[in-house]
Amino acid sequence: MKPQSESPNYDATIAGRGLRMTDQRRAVYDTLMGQRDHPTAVEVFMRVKGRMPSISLATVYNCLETLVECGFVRHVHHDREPSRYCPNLEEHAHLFCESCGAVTDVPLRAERTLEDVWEMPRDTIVLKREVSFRGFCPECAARKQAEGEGDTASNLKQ
Amino acid sequence: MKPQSESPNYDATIAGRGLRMTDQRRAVYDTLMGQRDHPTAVEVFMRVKGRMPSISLATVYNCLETLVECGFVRHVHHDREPSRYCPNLEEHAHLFCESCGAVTDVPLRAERTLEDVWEMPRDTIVLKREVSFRGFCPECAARKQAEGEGDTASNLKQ
DNA sequence: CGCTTTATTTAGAATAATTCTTGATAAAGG
DNA sequence: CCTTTATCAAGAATTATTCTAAATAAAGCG
Repeated sequence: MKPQSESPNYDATIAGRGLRMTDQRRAVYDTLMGQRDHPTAVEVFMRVKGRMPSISLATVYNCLETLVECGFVRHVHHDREPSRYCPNLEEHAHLFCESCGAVTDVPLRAERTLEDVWEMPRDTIVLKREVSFRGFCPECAARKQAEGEGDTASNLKQ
Repeated sequence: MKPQSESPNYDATIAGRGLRMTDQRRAVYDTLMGQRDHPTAVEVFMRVKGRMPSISLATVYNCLETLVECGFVRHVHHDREPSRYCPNLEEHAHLFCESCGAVTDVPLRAERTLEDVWEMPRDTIVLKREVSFRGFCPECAARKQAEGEGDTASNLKQ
């Protein structure tokens, strides 16, 4: 019943760096894959403790750092809130809901690049991009709409 | 010689919130306008101390927060590095140079919106956007190019 | 198989940016 | 003036994260 690791070829990748896919790293990775809701390090810690009670928070931080360096998960930031972690490796942005706190993946449109919209100064070299939105997720936006029935729509965007 | 405040109509805006454009707030704002290089709070503190030696770091933090809330300056983030502050109110992204640490404004192309590139789930409400790039600013990219003469171009993007 | 090396884990201490607290100061409004 | 409310300043507190050091474990090798 308990599924084995969902990291098929990752052992080879990590070994290529002289590192090992330890039980702790696998547990952290599987935890991220099992509930892909962009948890913080502390949330990962609490979840992974369920299957590995002896793991420490420092180890969770270490494992997350290693997984990020190996490119297996993304480190996600919003303002100066605690970091979150995301195993979706497709290029995408994040929407942080002000109401429920959920983080939603926002896909890049097919065939589009950021350079279509942002005028990068010539000669610039871009290595990493991070796009984040703050607002209301579809569920909360709909709920607010319902609650505000009778009011003008304008106060939603206020 | 010493220029007066560069915040013409801001006194009215801030007063509308029951707040006051105090000497400290004006000094912090003028400091940001005087050297628009995205300083951290501590950098603002050191600069503003030149003209107002008695100001405290806590006050600089308070002033920056107020200026951000009033919409006079933008709070800029990158990963979990210390916050930076930007008085450019046009919609723009930021490029953080890995080599020299400079932060460069990247303008939005005319007539473009983020929705051209990101497929926002329907019903989403977006209140705030933040786009940040990490890489090399034009100067550092050029310098690296010169240094790496003879090598293939590929190691630049590596 | 033992031995050595190197990576990893862990607990707790340390760090650093930011926020909070409290008392003093000062401007505003009647 | 006098009261109210906003602001400032100094330092304490908070908090996410990183660092340290000792213990553990896996890998490589003779």
